[in-house]
Amino acid sequence: MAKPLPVLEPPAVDCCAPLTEAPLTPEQADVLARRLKALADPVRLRLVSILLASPGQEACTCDLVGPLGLAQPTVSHHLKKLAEAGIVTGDRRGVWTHYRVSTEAITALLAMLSPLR
Amino acid sequence: MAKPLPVLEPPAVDCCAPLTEAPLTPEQADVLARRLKALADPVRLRLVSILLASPGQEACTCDLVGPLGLAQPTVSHHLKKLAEAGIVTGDRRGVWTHYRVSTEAITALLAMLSPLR
DNA sequence: GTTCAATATCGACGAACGTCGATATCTCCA
DNA sequence: TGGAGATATCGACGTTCGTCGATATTGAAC
Repeated sequence: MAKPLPVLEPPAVDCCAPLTEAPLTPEQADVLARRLKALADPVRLRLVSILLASPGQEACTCDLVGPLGLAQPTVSHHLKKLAEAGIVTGDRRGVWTHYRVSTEAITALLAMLSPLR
Repeated sequence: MAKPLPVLEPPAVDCCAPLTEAPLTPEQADVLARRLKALADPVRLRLVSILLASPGQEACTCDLVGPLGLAQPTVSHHLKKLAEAGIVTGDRRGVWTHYRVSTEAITALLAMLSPLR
């Protein structure tokens, strides 16, 4: 658990600064890169899309292992990465941990990226 | 030069499929992840933002080395990564190579990502 | 042709990453 | 209390990545 990255809330980056006029500071670039890295993996992208396509837009770890074709610890590892970046949230209900996508986080990420367009 | 990634054009991914209903295929996830990885680096994010903030929204390698504080081969390396992903284009004018951001590529990337929101 | 400046490639190094098996933790239920 | 199933953590392995110095390539100008 190296990098807790403020969960969810629009990140510490001044996300709406006129990116086309002033370059990102190294610190802003670090925060943005950390969030992008969390999503820039084929397995984690599939995880997010599977979650969104699941009934109620949520699923437990056990439901994700099969479709991905990976070992259970590997899936837990990826879910942890996504959770650290605030992209998914997991809550334990009995034996199962139900994960769902934080659409706010995705929206915030898109908002940070769109000035680059 | 391992992965030429079709330059620019909206990638081979069916980018507008209802991502919330059908999960990404492993192949779609690979293409999307490769593009995101190109951008998911603090140095490359700063490169893109510096280019956009430059006069005429373009700059040569020599103008980028100083602001980044990295060695020239390192900057060339990152520019190559961005170019392979179609995020920037470079054209040689005499001794200088002028790089500029492909706003189409950024737009395409955002379009692929927005269904996750 | 030779020289010089801008850029790209190469080779090496340490750090970070994705994956897995083994194991620990947690929760329910008998 | 104890057992079983779901999940998380740990330790190790090979791979990829970011960085740099050294070197090669390119193009302009003399």
